[in-house]
Amino acid sequence: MQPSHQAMRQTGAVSGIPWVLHVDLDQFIAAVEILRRPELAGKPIIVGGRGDPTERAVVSTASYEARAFGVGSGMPLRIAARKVPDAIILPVDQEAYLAASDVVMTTLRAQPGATVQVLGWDEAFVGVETEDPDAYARQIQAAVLEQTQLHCSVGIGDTLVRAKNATDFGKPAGIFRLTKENWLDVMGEKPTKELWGVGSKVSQRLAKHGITTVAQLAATDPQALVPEFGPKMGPWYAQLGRGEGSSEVDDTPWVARAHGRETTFQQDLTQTDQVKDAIKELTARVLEDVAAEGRPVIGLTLKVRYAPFFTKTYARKIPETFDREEVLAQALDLTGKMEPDRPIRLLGLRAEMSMPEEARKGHTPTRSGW
DNA sequence: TCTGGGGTCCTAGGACCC
DNA sequence: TCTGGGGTCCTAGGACCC
Repeated sequence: MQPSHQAMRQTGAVSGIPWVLHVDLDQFIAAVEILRRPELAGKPIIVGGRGDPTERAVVSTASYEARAFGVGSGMPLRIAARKVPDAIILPVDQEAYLAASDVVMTTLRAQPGATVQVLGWDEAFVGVETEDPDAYARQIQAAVLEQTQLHCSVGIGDTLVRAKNATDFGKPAGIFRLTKENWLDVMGEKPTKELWGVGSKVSQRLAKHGITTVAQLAATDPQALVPEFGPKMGPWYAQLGRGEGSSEVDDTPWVARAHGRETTFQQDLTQTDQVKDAIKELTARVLEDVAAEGRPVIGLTLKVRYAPFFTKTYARKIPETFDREEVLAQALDLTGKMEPDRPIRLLGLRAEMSMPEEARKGHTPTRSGW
């Protein structure tokens, strides 16, 4: 159990107060592109897909100038291009972003007393014991800027969720603090969807019960949400409304549970042979990633998006195997469950890997550890 | 307006066992 | 003949995150 911050403050502990900082790079992908091409600074930049707005693809990141036109992550590239006629549209270059990300994370780990939990390319939690978290945050911003020329915002909190939510109020390039003391003042009137882990579906289901704001969720009896959301998620949403939960930043190395590959076809597939070829291709790519892990495959999931937008998954446990031909045979066999004579827009294949017992406690980048 | 690609975790329901 | 109660495993589907 982590120590209670509140208790430490009340007992007058003056040093070593644990804080959670959430570091988030500003318009990360667009910023990396601008570093390579400084003449793009100040222009509306949209990064997505192969940089061709006539293709099926979505926006990875838009610069602040493009966001002013209403463009955001996840938006179809075609729509984004229509909204911003003068946009500079660039292809996604994962390697460049990963390289920049590595420098950022190395910089964070080099901070004195820092425990770093990576959440994605462009964000991380930093746990630290300090009397002046604002000064520590400014130090992080200066170090990241010096090492990468990239700006970041920092949220400071007494729990992971409060730190995470605080960051938004600091953007861009600022610092904001959310604790038990000001959580409801700042967040209380916001819609529940603003919470990390509450999306549009859950916020709609909460609204059915008359819960639309964070304050209303915070005031809800956790048990009252069990019939709607189940024994685990129900109480957890109530806790989220109060901003409570874990304060522990966990730097245990992450161990992947599975690897998957997906492809969206520019033209829908209609022939069985096309499907079989696509499965072979996907299996080969998935197995490349799995081979790097050195663990056997124990399950397969085939994801099929039938045109226009109807998704089904077909899953199967398989006897532990390292054998590529065996995995391919199992994957092809799964296609037998697919619906015949429907055009296919997307195929995905995911291979689940066995978990070494000692790695099982390795944290996951998103949901666990709260 | 039309929806990528990489992940994780939770829940419901059925099968099966004692 | 009709059927408890607890448990585990598997599959399908849903939701969320970056």
